[in-house]
Amino acid sequence: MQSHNLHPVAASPAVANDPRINAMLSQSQPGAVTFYPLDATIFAQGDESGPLYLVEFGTVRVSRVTADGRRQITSFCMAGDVFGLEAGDEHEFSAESVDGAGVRVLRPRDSAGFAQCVLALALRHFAQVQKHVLLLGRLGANEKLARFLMDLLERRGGTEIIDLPMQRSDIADYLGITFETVSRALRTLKDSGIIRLNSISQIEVLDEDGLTELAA
Amino acid sequence: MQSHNLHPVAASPAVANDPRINAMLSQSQPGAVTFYPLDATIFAQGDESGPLYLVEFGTVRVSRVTADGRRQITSFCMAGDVFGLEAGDEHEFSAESVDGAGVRVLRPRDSAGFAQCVLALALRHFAQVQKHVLLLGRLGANEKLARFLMDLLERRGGTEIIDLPMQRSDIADYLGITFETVSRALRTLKDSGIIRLNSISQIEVLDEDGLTELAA
DNA sequence: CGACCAATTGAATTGATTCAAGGTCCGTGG
DNA sequence: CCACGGACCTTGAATCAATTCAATTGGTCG
Repeated sequence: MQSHNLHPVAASPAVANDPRINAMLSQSQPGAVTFYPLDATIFAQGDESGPLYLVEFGTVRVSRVTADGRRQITSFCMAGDVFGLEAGDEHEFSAESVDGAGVRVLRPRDSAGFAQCVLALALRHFAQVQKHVLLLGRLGANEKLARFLMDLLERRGGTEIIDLPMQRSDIADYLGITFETVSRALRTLKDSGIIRLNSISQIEVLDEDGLTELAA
Repeated sequence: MQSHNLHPVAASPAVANDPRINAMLSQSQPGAVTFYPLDATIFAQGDESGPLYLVEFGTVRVSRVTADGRRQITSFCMAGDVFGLEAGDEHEFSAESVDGAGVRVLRPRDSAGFAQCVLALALRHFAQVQKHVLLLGRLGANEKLARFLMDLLERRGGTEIIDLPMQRSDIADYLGITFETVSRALRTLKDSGIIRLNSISQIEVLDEDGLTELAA
C-alpha cells in the first residue's frame, strides 16, 4: 500500500478529458497516487467514511456483502471515476482493487467550491445508480450483459475492443445473476455474431447495432 | 390540477418532524399545495426538469417505462418526501399520484443555502437508490416483499398497521416481479403468521421479528 | 343489480440456478 | 523447458423459482 506518485499531479492522464474532474481537482489538494494490488481493500464497509478517491488507472469495484454472504457490486470505477461518496459517516460499501489500480485521494481545499463539486458528483452518481436499478429490475440475462457491455463501450469510447479486467463472478454480482449465467450469456452473444472473444479478458464488439438492439 | 392550498405553509404537517425538510423549506418559497387526483401526472419523462416537489399528503410514484412497455418504479414518496431531483435538464422519470396526493413546489429563495440543502437531499436519495439496488439484485420474491414492508413500517414508525395505497402491479414494478408473484408472496407471509390482511389495502404486521428475519 | 377492474389462485411453461464435470490459462518448481 | 497444481471459466443436466396464461373471486360504483 505504499505511495508511488507515478503521475505528476498536473499531467494526470485520467484527468485530462473531463471538465468536471478538472473542477474537482482544482478545488482539492490531490494526494499522491497510491497503488493497490489485485484484490487489495481500499476501504471496507463499516469503516469511517472520509475523503473521495479518484481512479488514475486500473479498476476498482464498489460492493456490499449481506450477512448471508451474497454480494452486490454497485459499480466498477475506472480511470477518471470518483468513488467513496457516502451519505453517512460510515462506509456502507467497500472498495477493492480489481486488477491493480492507482488511486488518488482528494482532499477539499476550498470548502465552498468543493461542496459544489460534490453536489455535481452526487447528482451524477444518483443518475448512475438509477440506471443500475433499471438494469436489475426486469431484464433477462442477455439483456443485462448487453447493457453492461454497451456501458463499458460508451465509457471507453471510440473503440470496439472491451477489456474485462474483472472476473466473471464480479460481472455476475454486478448484474444480479450467477457467473455461469454470465458465461452462457457471453456465449449467446458470441453465437449470434455480436461479439468475438479475443481472450478471456478481452472481447471485441462486431455488431454494435445488434448489441444496442439486444440491450432493449 | 387546480391549486387548493389546503394547508397553511407554516403549519404544514408533513414538515413538522423532519429537520432536513424544515431547512429545505426555510431556503425556499413554498408554493401552494396542488392536489393531484388518482393517477394524475405531476411530470412525465422527457419534460424539462424544474423545481423540487414536497409531498404533503398522499402517495406519489416515480417511475420510468422502457420502449417496450416495461415499467420500473424507483420510489414511492409519501408525506415529507421530496422528489423531482434530476441530474440533467430533462426528466428521466415521471411522477404520478397514486391515490390523490397533495404536492408543494419548492422554489429556491437563497441560492447558496438552497444548494446546500439539495446536496444533503441528493446524498440521501443516493443512499436510498443504492438500497433499492441491493433489494433488486439477488433477493427472492418473499424477501423482496418483506423488505418492502419493513421499509414502509420504518417510514411510518410506531405502528404495526401498513397502508398500501398503491395497487399490486405498482408494488410489483417496484420490486421487479410480477403482480401475481406479489399476491403469492403476500399469501406466504399471511400463511406463516407474519402478517394479517385487514383489507386489500391495509395489512397488519403480527410478527415484526419474523418479518425482519425474512428480509435477510 | 350488473359491469368493471383489481386481486387471487391454479396449471403449464420458461429462464435462471444449482450441481457436477471437464477445459483453459498461468505461475511455480523440478 | 516441461510437468504439475490451482484458480477461473465453460458446458451440460437436473432442479427450482418466477412468469405466463387462464379462470375465478372480490370489491366498487353507476
